[in-house]
Amino acid sequence: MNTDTSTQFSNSVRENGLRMTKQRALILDILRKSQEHLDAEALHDRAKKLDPQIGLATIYRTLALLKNFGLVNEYDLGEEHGHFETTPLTPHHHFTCLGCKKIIEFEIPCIDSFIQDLLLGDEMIVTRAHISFEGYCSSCRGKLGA
Amino acid sequence: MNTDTSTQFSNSVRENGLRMTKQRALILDILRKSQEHLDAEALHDRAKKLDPQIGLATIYRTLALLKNFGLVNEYDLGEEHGHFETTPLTPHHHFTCLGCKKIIEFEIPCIDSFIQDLLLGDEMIVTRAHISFEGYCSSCRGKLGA
DNA sequence: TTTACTGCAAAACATTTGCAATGAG
DNA sequence: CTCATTGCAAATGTTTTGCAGTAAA
Repeated sequence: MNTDTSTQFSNSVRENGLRMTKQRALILDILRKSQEHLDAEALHDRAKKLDPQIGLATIYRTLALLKNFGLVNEYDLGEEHGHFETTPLTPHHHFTCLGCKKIIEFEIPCIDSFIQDLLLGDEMIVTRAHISFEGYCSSCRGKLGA
Repeated sequence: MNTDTSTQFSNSVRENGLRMTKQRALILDILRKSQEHLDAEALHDRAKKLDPQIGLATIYRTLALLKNFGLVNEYDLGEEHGHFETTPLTPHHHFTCLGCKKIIEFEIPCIDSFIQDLLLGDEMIVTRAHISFEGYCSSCRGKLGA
């Protein structure tokens, strides 16, 4: 089990002739420890607390790298800009409440076979599914009077 | 049936104390006649052929208006910026081929009840579902050797 | 030592906004 | 006439890039 994301990253990085820097380690660490869906700016703010010199460009460059290695995923939540989280062990999708902006994660059982069935007949390969919902959570729904 | 989108739009616009301008008519007309998924820039290019003075800001403002009226939909296709199409009679979703960039539309039968089932137990209201796929179409898949 | 990586500032984009002029009703 | 709408240009907000200096390996 013990899939240490940092070690995994260090190895991947070195195998590709890249370098493990303190900035990269820091960014991955923040992402791993956070349960939230951070955007680049929020990540930068947190990173600056531990390394005041770190630049926003480094955040973006590292995020792109982590995405390529499949260690983080970027989500389009609602209409906004990109949010990131480390690749979850159990894939899930996101529901954004338009009232309180809370993000609720949920699993879609058998999503892969569902997608397979959909495209049966068409001979495409699906490498990625973007699935997210917007609406109102139970408490905001109450406030709207439903 | 004959749901003339332009007439429908004219009426909606006037009912709300807004005005029907030649720019708005032109933009909706281009969108209706196009089977593609245009972005604001592409729409602007086409509009300029018929009205060289039309500004990009007008495209954005009109697109926002049409979205509010539910006459056009905006899609996040892959990682890129917004693409638009007039609201289809039969709802569908999009598959973007990473090889040739072609967009393939397909229906998901019973999508609403599928979403209902997913959230059963959680008491949320889903007002919008973002669902799109990326991958390789049958011909690009061939080129990759699969 | 080598050269990948960083910080910074500037550039690149997509989209929005302020404002005086225009035109639909 | 009124004031919603437009075109333009400037402003915004996010992400990318060029480059000289820094630091992993």
